[in-house]
Amino acid sequence: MNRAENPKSDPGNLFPGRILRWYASRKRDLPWRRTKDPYRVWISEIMLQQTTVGVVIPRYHEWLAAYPDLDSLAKAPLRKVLKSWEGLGYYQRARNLHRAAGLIVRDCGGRFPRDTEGLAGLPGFGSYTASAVASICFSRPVPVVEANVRRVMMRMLGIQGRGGPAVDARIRRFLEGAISRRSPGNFNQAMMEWGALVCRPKNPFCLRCPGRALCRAYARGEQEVIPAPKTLRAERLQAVVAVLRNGGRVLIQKRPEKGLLAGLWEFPGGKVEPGETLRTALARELKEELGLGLASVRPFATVRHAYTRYLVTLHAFEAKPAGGLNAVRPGNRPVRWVAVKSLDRYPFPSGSLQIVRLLQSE
DNA sequence: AATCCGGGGGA
DNA sequence: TCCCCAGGATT
Repeated sequence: MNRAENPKSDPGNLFPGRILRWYASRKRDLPWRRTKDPYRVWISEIMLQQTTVGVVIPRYHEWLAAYPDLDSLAKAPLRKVLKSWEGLGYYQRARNLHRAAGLIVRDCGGRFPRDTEGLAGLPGFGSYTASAVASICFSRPVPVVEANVRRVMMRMLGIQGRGGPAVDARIRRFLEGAISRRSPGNFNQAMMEWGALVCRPKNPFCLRCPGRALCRAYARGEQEVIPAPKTLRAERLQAVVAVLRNGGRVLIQKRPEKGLLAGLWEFPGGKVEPGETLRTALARELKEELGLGLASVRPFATVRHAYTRYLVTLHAFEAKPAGGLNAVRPGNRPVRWVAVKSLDRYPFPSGSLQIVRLLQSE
């Protein structure tokens, strides 16, 4: 084992001493760092999954205003919880928050489990979140491995490639020997802050890095190519949706409870197949979903938004069905006529939300 | 180990 | 336009 892989022989006392001191002087003042309340820390950890700090900060405050404690979250209806999550993506996170809150209230007397194993049994608590809450709130000496820590340690240890479960396990073993016993929560946050502020994905600040002297990637000039970039390209696709009006109301339908954007609401429509025009695609979707023939269409708006690996151009049309509105024959999915003003009560994916906003600004 | 699951912001 | 983000669950 080379020197950098053995935290016991760490000549400059980089782990944990220098990292903790670096953190104490350079850390950002983030709202969730002002508390050890497991409820608040938990909310922040879930929101921060695959979501940037700048996006989370306002949403964190709004969430705590709506659900100040575990009990208020557990008692809230799921639709309201999903509405509160609107725009954050990965909506399973909101469902798991709601479920876990109910479980903690019901099975744990409203107290969070205080160790990693107990926490890991709750929905939405994976290895990262369980260790984060256990270390930050309950001072358990368990390291976390997420995107920042993975990048920092792959560079420090000179591990090439994209990383994966095996690399994470190796990093975790290293950090189990390096973590501060006295302030494991601060140590974990220090590692993440190191990755966020200094050991950034692109243009890392190597010259001001506390670990430069021990960094194998820096020694080899490989800091820009570790970790290796993912090579997944976004696929473009076109979609059409119909705004069906009935007086002041419009028709929306609920997506299935599983899969993409589960349980959210949207306007009827769907993907444009190869060879179709927008109009023929809309006619086909309205026939499939609502049993409607299409009498006339008028362009309403075009918006773009990103799905997981799709970049969608969403064409909305104001549509009049053949046979009038009484001809609507819904399929399996719940359908509602909702006053434009009341669309605020329903959770929509971001693309559909843009259409909602345009309707409400008319 | 590979995929699915969103959306926003920065470069 | 492309890349990445305080991951979890499923297969």
